[in-house]
Amino acid sequence: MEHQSPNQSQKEAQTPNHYPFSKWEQKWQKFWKENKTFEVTEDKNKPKYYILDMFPYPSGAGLHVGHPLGYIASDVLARTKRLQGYNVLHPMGYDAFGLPAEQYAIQTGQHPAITTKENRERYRAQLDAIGFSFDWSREVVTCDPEYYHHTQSVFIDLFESWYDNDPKVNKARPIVELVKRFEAQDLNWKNYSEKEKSDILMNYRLAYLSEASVNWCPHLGTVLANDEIQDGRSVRGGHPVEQKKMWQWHLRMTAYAERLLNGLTEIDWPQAVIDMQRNWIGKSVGAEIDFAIDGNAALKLKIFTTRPDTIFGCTFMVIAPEHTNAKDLVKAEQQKAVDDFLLIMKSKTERDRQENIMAAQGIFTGSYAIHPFLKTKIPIYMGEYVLATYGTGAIMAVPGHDERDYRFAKKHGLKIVSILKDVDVSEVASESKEGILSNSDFLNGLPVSEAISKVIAKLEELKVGVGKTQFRLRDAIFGRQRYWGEPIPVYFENGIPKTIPKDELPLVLPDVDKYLPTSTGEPPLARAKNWKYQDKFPIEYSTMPGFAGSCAYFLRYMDPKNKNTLVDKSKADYWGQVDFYLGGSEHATGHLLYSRFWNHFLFDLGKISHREPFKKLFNQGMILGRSQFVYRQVDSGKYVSFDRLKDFGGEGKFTKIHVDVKFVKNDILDIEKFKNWREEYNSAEFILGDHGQYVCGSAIEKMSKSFYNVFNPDDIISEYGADAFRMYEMFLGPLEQAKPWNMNGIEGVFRFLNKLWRFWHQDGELTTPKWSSAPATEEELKALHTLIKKCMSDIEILSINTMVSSFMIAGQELMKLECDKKDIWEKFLILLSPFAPHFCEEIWSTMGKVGSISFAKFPELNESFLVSKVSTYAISFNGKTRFTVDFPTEMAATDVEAKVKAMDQTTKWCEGKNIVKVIVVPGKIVNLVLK
RNA sequence: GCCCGAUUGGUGGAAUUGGUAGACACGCUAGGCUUAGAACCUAGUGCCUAACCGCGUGGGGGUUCGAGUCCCUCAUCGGGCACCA
Repeated sequence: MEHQSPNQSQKEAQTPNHYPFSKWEQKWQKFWKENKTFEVTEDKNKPKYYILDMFPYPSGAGLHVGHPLGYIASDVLARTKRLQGYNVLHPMGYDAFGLPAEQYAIQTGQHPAITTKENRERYRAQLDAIGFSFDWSREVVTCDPEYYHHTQSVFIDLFESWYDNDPKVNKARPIVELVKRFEAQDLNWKNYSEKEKSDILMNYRLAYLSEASVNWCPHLGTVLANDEIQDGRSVRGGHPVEQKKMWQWHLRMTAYAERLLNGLTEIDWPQAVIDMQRNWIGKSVGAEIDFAIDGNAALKLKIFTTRPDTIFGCTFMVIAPEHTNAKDLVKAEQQKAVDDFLLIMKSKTERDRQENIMAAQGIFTGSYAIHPFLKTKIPIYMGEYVLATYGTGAIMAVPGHDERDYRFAKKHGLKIVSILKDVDVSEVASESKEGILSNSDFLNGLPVSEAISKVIAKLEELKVGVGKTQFRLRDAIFGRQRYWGEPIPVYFENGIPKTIPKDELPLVLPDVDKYLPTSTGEPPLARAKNWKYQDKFPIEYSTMPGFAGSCAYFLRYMDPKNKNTLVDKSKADYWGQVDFYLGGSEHATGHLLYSRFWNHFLFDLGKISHREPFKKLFNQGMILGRSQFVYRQVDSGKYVSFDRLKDFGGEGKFTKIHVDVKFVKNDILDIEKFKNWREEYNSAEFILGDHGQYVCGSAIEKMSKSFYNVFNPDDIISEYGADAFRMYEMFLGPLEQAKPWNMNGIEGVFRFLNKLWRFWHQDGELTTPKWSSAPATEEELKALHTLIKKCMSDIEILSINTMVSSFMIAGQELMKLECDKKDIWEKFLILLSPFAPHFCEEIWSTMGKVGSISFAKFPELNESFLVSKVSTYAISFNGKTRFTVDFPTEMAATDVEAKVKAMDQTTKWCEGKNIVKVIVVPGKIVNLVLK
């Protein structure tokens, strides 16, 4: 695609055929900056509206056309809300800690702070060129000590808090209150050593240190959270991940599982994201049951099940290989077999285990459990398919009614019984929750749901089990062995972790000579010299993970300069929840869950007044790139046109090479440009296609520098202007849909803006038209009001691609009518200004208005207008439209019916048949059903 | 395997509660203006037809006076989860 039209400057020198967009853009961007047009303060006299974009990570590649998509949409909404009289908070900042800057630092020695700053400046210039209405005075940068001061402070708050599960309280409380409780209840408490006390409290703190099996990525040299891993590999970089036991900082997110789940019902989010979060939290209701062990009265095997009703179908037990009591359960005669089995398990990576689901690997331990009701002996197995990290790490296996248990039973020759009446399990397990129980002692004859509650009651009565809710959600691992992150404000005194006093924050990230881990495997921060406390105490060298900085940034925007606290309560109260949050769905279970958790916690502390941070969420779709390929024959090194590959043995005989999309137009390669691209292509030989041209292959892929399919907003803006770019991005398709970028349609919106401009300009200069004092005609009003109705109904749901169409329809209609009513055009421009702000400001100012488009409230824009005084009804006869007729819009359906029946035309069409039924759709259609 | 979401002209995509399918834009065709091109203007453009008729929203079935829209079913594509007891 060509970005430069070769004789553009020449064109402009003669009669310009497009409006001088760059001049206007510079003028108005300067105006907005100098007048601080978009800076806001709390104003009790106006309703507030908080519209937030997910802030970007400032990467070295700069912005491509996909990045601003959501920002343009939110900017349109923000500008519209201002027009409607709202006090709009629309901030922007940078999520500036992260792995790419650190990797770059490792390679080049360049301090990540420097590269990050350069990247931010580039982003800022690109964003400014698009004409956004951000309040940059509120910019938040996560790697700025002024900001991470408060991230660290919240961490300390988490450390100093515990979660009170008492149903009457059900919130986080200061840990000192728990200490008081222990002092009162446990007479031994004051005799414990300080270390013992610390260890006990560690089990309650919301930020805690514990040894846990973590996802360790050897290549990155750090642990990763579950949402940072996909298919056993790191999301960033795709390196293998293994399980490793390590001491790590965690956040006790599980304490909030129930609240995070319930909160989902009170927010307006896409169903897909709600489903993902619900699934991620993974609530299961069931029972925990203690099974006695045959010949070992001291030991109990605790299991969790969601189907306690199937207890009479339990024919064996399975424990995870890593189960805490595994050693006690393995009998001497089975020891060798179990050891062999464990050896095989250990050699397997997480990935191998996942790929091996169907194998049903396992081994008998030699021990037996006692059935709590039947008192029969049940063999205990160790099985690969039972996870140590979920529930109790042990299950009661009911092969008749669970597929996995069934598979295991078949493989190991174990008994399979059905406990549902008339259900045959000889071929396959039945997981149905419908049915009547049989073979089940006191549960016989009950439907499943009743049996569940009855058996739980019985278990509780016998004190061998309790009803229990289990969550899939895990606590978040909060330490990373990396440099470029927030330091965790902790040091160790006599082995006891202590937080750095809040008045000494921020704990500033120190400089280091290298950004790699030390030779002894300690995190890079261990290289720091003369860091705070470092000379006196061992200090925490892990930093916080990438998601830490984004957990509360939206609160900071409300009060970005506050030195004392994250956000002042009165400001948090004024701005309240984020009314509209726009961003990609890739954060569905990461950032959006972590930040909800922080928000609930800060609510518990009384620092903010809303549990849920984001009232409405919208996921914009990704803009994809269309990559182009050339095909190099493996044997000869010749480049063969895509349409002739089959003549040379098909794609398999070729190396597919990404070629810069700038060299390709309509899939035809510009051979000269390609040859000049790189030295290795200088002497390339080509075998051309049927039309004597080299045809390239193509594929829709993520837009990426390495695929050479990137379109840069700067290039597009220099050719078509920011307003056409903005409108076109919105016009491209539904905002939530992923779509490939193409330049095919941008001419359309660009032409439209130029037509509007031409309507006003004479001899190259904008002139104030001679306004007519006559009242607007019905046609003019209809064109405007149709537009108003469309804008007001679609803006709230960001159905904005069709809004662009509506502007074109209304604008062209008004031009066709040669509308000379100032009032009509003013309203038209106000409505268009969120999409094309520079253009509208300029026209507006030449219409005798001073300065920027007035953001005063235009109440008429909020009223619902009658689109027209008459509605055209289509009169249809057994489903087919026969003729149309106009009735007043307000006319009641029954009156319409009567009129239609009485019409001459109707009797003509009915041809003497009886009217059985008349269906009136107000304003649209009258359907006559005849017999 | 489970849970979501999609499927409409040559292309991107429009179509409140079921109510004239294909808005708007691109592209294409013809004409105008130009020495020529660019730009601009006018008209046409779902498919099949010379035209009328007919057929048309992934396939099949259903409900309805009426279905892109609701129900059942199948197919294809995309996203998420995945031994979670």
